[in-house]
Formats: sequence, C-alpha cells, structure tokens
Amino acid sequence: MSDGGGSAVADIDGSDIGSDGSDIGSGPGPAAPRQRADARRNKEALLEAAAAAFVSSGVHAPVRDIATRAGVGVGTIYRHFPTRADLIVAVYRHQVEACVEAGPTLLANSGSAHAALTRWIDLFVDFLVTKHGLAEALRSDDPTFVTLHAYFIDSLVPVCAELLDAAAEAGEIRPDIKAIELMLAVGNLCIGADRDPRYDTHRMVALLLAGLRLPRAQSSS
Amino acid sequence: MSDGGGSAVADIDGSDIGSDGSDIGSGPGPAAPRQRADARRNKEALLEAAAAAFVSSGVHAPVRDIATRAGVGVGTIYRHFPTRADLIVAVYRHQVEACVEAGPTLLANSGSAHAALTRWIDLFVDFLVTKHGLAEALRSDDPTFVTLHAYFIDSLVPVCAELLDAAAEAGEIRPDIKAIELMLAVGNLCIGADRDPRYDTHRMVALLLAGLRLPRAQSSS
Amino acid sequence: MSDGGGSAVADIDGSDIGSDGSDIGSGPGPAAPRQRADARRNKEALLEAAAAAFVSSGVHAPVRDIATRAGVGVGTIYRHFPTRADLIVAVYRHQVEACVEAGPTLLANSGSAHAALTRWIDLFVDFLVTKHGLAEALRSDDPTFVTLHAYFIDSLVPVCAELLDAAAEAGEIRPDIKAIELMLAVGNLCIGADRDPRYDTHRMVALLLAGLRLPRAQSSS
Amino acid sequence: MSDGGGSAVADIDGSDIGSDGSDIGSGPGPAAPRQRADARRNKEALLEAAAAAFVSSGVHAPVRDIATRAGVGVGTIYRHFPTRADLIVAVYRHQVEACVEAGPTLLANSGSAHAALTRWIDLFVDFLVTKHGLAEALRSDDPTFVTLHAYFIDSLVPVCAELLDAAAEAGEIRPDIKAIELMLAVGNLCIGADRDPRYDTHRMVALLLAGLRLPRAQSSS
DNA sequence: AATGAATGAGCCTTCATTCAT
DNA sequence: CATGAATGAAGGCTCATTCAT
Repeated sequence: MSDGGGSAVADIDGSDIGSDGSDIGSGPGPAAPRQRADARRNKEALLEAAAAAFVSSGVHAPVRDIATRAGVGVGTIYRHFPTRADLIVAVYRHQVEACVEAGPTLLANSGSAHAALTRWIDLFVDFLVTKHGLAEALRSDDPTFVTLHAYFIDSLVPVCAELLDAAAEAGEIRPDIKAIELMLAVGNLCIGADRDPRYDTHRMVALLLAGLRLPRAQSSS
Repeated sequence: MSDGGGSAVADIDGSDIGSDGSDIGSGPGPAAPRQRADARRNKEALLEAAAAAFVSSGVHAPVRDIATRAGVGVGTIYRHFPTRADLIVAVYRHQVEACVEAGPTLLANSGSAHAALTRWIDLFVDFLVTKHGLAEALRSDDPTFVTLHAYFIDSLVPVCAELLDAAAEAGEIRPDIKAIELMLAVGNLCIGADRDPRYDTHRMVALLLAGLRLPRAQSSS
Repeated sequence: MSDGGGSAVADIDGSDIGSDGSDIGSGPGPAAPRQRADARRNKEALLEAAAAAFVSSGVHAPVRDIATRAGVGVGTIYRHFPTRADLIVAVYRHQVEACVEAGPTLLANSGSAHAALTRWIDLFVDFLVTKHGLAEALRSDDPTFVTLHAYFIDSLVPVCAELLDAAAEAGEIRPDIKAIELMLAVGNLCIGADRDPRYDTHRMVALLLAGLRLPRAQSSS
Repeated sequence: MSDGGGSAVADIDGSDIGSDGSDIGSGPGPAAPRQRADARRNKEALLEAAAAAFVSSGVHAPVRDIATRAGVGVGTIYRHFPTRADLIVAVYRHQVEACVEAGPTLLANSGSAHAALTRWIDLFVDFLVTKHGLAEALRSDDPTFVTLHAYFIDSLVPVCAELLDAAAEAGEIRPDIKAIELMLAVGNLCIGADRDPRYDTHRMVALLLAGLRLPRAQSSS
C-alpha cells in the first residue's frame, strides 16, 4: 500500500539537494552572479550534511554538528540559512514539491478519488516517516519551527483539500473532515515511526483513511 | 462521546497523588523505617508540585521549578525519583490504574465490545489530552522517557488487548490490529491537541476507531 | 586634593567584599541558614575575582573569565548574580555606601559647603577612577547596566543634591545646577582616566567645580 | 552660546565627503592610475554610506551594514580603509579641518581670547555631540580607534593650544591648563549627550570653561 | 535525609577579517 | 579591483546532575 501506484511522482529520497532553494523552477538566470561556483558547492555540501545530520540526529541536530559534517564554519550556515527552519525547508523542498505535484496527477490517474487520496497520503507519510523527527518538529511550538510549519501547511493543505473534496463529492467519504485536521492527524501518526518496530505508520494511517469512508458506499455497491 | 457511560471509572483529575510511587505492587514492608513520616510528606509535596508544573509547563518542566514549587531542594527530587520518568509515573499512577480498571468494567457494562473499546479509548484520550506534553513524552526517543513509555505500555496494552480481542471475536472489528499499535497511534493522535484549535483529537481518534470496523458487521447485524 | 580631609569615610579600595549583598546592615540574622560557609566563601571569591577582572578588563570582562579567576563554573556566577549589573553592584556596594555616608559627615565637618562638596566629589571621583570602565558602563544604554545606573543614581544623587543645596543657600555657588547633571558630568570626566597620563581627572573635575562658584563671592570677601 | 558668532566656520554637516581620504596633504600625483574613476566613485559611495550608518547606528555600525548601504562588498571597504579609524577619519575629515581653520578666525574676530576659546569649544562640542558615539570612540582603548584618536589630537590640540595661550597671556584664564587635557575633558563631557535629556553638554562645558577664568581678571579689567 | 551550591557541557549567535574567484 | 563567501573566535545563557555540608 505504501507504493501501490508506480512512479506517479518523482522518486523521493533524501538526496535531492543542490538547486538553490530560492529560485524555484528558474531556468538559467539572465544575470546570475559569477562566482557562485564555490558558494553553491558549499550550499550543497551544507544541504547534504544537514540531510545526513537530520537522519542520524533528527532535525534538532546542533548547528555546529552540521557545519562540521559539511566541513564549513558555523557562520556559513547562518549565511545561507538564517534560521533552522530555512535550512530544513531547503533540505526537504523538493520532496514537498513532489508531493504538491503528485496530487493532481494521482487524482487524474487513479480509479477513484479515495484511492488517489490514499496514495497521496502514503506519499506524504513516506516523506515524513523517513525524516527522523520531522513530524515532531512540525508540531513544535518552538519559534524555530513555526516557519517550517507554515511552509508545510501552505504547500500541502490545498493539495490535500482538493483530493478530499473530490472524494467527498463522489460520495466516497465523509464530507465533514477538513484537510488541515486530516493532515495534522496524519502528521501525528507519523511521529516516532522509526522508534518502535511494532508500530506501522502506514497501517495506522490506512485505518484512519478507512474511517473516512461512508457506510452508504456499500449500499450502492 | 467522551464520557458516555456514567462513572464506570474513578474520576480522573490531576490530583491523585499521595500513594508511594515507588512500591509498585509491594505488600507491606517487613520493617518500615522510622522517619518515613516527613519523607513521605515531602514526597507528596513533590508529586503535587510536579503535577502542577506539568500542567503549566509540560512534562519537560525544569527540575528546579518543581523543587521550588514543592518547597524542597532538587536533591530531594533525585532521592525520591532518580529519573524524570519515575516522577511522571508516580504523578500519573492513579489515572493509569483507573484506566486499567475501567477496561473490564466497561466490557461488562457496555452494549457491545466495540462500544466498550470506544469508551475506553475515550478515557485514555481524555487523560492524555489534559496532560500537556505527556503524549509527546511518550513517543520521545529521549532516553529519559523510555521507562515512562514502558510503564504506560505495560499497564495499558493488556487492557486494550482484551477489549480488542473481545470486539474481534464478536466480529465487530478487524482482527489484525494489535493493541500496542492502536495504543501508540491513539497516543500520537493526542499530541499537540491544545496547540491548534482546528484539531480535534476526539474526532480523529473516532475516525481511527471507525476504520477498525468490519464492513460485514453491519450486514450481519 | 584627592584626600585632603582625613578619613571622613572608610578607606575605599577594591577589596571591600564579603558581606552578602542582600542584607544591608543586618546584624546576625536570627535564622541564617547553616551551610552558607562554602557558598559564602565562593561568593567572596567571586567578588574578589570580579573586582580584579574589572580592574584589568573593565566591567565588560567576560563572564567566563571571572568564573575562571574565581576558580568556579559560570553557573555559579549566574546563581549568585543573575545579571551582570547585580555583580557590579555587589562589588561596589560598600564604596557607594561609603560615599553616601560621607556626604553629611563632610558637610558637618568642613569649613564651607563648597569645600564639603569638593571633597565629596573627590571621593566619588576616586571611586570611579579606580574602577576601570565603570564610568562608561554607567552611561551605557546596554540593558545590562540600566539597573546598575539606577542604583548609583538613586543612592548618590540625593547626597550630592544636599551638598549642592547647602552651597547654593550659602551663596557660594550657582543655584541652577542640578545634582543629576553635575554627577553625570563628573562621571563623564572620569572616563578614560587611566588611559592617558596627560589627563588628570581630579584637575578637570576641580575646574568644573570652580566653574560653579559665584563671582559675587569675591565682593563679599 | 552654541552659535554665537555667525558663520565663522564652514557649515558643519554630515555630508562632507568626496576628497580622497588617503592623500593627506598630497599634491597632484605624478601619474594617477587610470581606473581611478570608478574606484573613486566607490569610495565616495562608501563615505556617504558610512556617514549615514554612523548617524543611525553610531560609529560602531557593523562593517557589513556600511558595505550594504554603499552597495559594495565588505572587501571594498577594507581596501579603501584598512581600519575602521581610517574610515571615520575620512568621513569627518572636513569637519575637523573646519574646526582647525576656525581657530585663528575666531581669535581674530572675537572680543577676547576667552570668548574665542568659548566659541571654538562650542564648535567642537557641536561636532562631537551630533556624531552618535564619536566621543566614546575617541576615548576607547579599542585598538580600532587609536588612529582616530591620534588624528583628532594631532589636528585639534594645536589649535586649542593657540587659543588657550592667547587667553592665558591676556590674563583671562589660568595658565596651567594644557590643551590636551582640556580637549580630553571636553570630549568626555560630550559622551552620552543624546542619552539623557537631563544632561546638557553645552551647559557643562560652559561650567568647565568658567572654571578656567582667573578671579583677578575681573578686578583688573 | 535534605539541601541547594557548584559544575560545565552544550547550544545559539554575531561579526571582524581574510581570501579565492 | 571588487566581491562576498567563509571562517571561527568570542561571548551569552540554561539546565540536568552531582556532592559537600
């Protein structure tokens, strides 16, 4: 169930770093400053190091550790990413975008809106689950993470809402569940996924989605 | 829904302190040391203070704050409760026990096993939701909390399992969900309940439980 | 000129440390907690170390340096003196009090109010001059020092005002100079005293005080 | 009193930039390098930016802020002005020179040497007071500012000395005050002028100058 | 037994200054 | 020449935990 739909979206792994986080979908800029060569190299090293640090220590990894991994000074991190949230956003930007783009694709290619929703949520879960501590951070009221939280919400909630609406209109699911609360619930279910082998996030999320289904659906079948 | 069954269990509030947290299931000791009078008084003050601190600052409340609230030195806390988990366990011991005892009671007094399960889970949710940060702590990989986690699991999983089995045997729910995973999932859904007004823990937990139901159950009834 | 009047005040050097900063003029407290022995020893070491650090590095001396000098950890400083201002106040408390007490004494024992004022200012100057950087700190808008500033102002301005009023009423000086501005001016004149051998603070302060005199004074002579 | 003499000196504002700060008293170089056009443009932008930064943040304004304001890189600042003092000197060069030139002018045009001295000091005070933090910087032992200090001393002390001597020879003031110490004292009195509304720099400086007067001077005149 | 003083690791953040491009 | 990326020393502050009294 966690990957039941071929490659509807670009492969989501931890290594999609490199492109400058600020130019989304930019082609070759007309006036790109020259010596971005080493700066960019550094930024990439940083993103890679951060990704690695996040994997082993979670998103709370000390700034200095990340700097050390990347072989740069702490100042370099602060230059590129003024806040920790900026760094995390940059690290995971591609995956989030992949999730965003996957929404309409899945809706178009799946047998039913509910199936599309399920697959999409699976994608989202895969993302969160493989990022140690990310789900926790998203719920943290630590000011360090509010930007991050906002970014995720802003990006993904609309996509989820679209899938939800489609399924609701098709009479496949209860119409009274908002995207935001579903996302938060799913996010929560992803917490600590890698900490307890007895806990299978996907199973539990599937349970939640099953709970969405309308009983009436059966009568029509 | 959160308390649909009269007082099947003892009232759960934050003040169930007093019993000595350290002798779990111990009988009367053979020779109780003398000065236990004031030591016990101290312990109780500590529990009360900790409960209060947990309410206002969460279970991460600084050790010193708790000591100050209790009017004792930090050393005294460490004497009575070597780890933070010990303290938390002691603070919430009664509530946990109430949950444990509620299981069989509900099973005996509810119309169906699924109804009993639902009520019991509601009880558990009520407990967690009112304890700021407890749910988080339960999933934390912070070594400080492993004992705490174990205590909750050991105490409550058997009870939940009993309810689950009963419902499964009655054909009311899917039989392939383990108590431990359900408990962890519910625990997760309780995280951050008080941080986002758009998020309703009980609604989401109800969704999860709805997902447990067997479609066939309806047609056979 | 800087010490022309015998010992009107207790000797002002850098070593008047020791008594707990919080019990001003207390006798033996009825319920002084017992093991203050080592804590007190530490506090004294801290005050001594701070005084030394202030002399060589000014009041901006890094917290860690002071801790090291005293042979304690930084936490110990923060325990005893939550803010830097608290530490400085404690270090200089006695001198300030000596200044406060010297005011009336000098007024009673000097030939004229102006003479008393002059001597008192000399005392104040001696104090500031020997404390490297204190005068600067007093003018700083750094929030760290506002408390300090307030303490000095509250303590010394009234004393200065009394002397000033007396001299003004005696017709010895201009009556339109406020204590606060005179103090600030004198404080300023003390800045950098130990940085330039060509600059003699006392001489310049004397000039300022001479400027206070009323021309009319001559006609009466 | 702060401007009692018409425009004895060129207007002193914050915008007197432009002349190349590094060739002090140099004649036209034999072979001016070619690309000086844009380099010079840069330097001017820098001076303008620095002046602006000094106004809003004081002379302690971060190097990068200045660079940003000027639209250049920090390296460019270091190229043109190896030390911060060099930059400050360049920025305030014109005003200092105006002060230097004002000395003889005032001496020639004022009724008395003491009056000339008073007016000249007022000029100096006006200059320092309007430059946030300049006075402090002049007294700082921060190696960053020693050059600055030397520049001011070298430029202005001789002028002040001339006025002082003239007044002393005229029997208007005490003859035992050196220019350097008077300048330092006045400089000190300018510190923190904009921080406390109760403190009036000009009033205090006037007091100091009044203190210079010889009592006999009046009776003999 | 209780106390609370002391410790110090650990984290964050800012900037002056250098140097490769 | 100009740039601005990178560096890293410096300093501040907060607890969890130990231990002498």
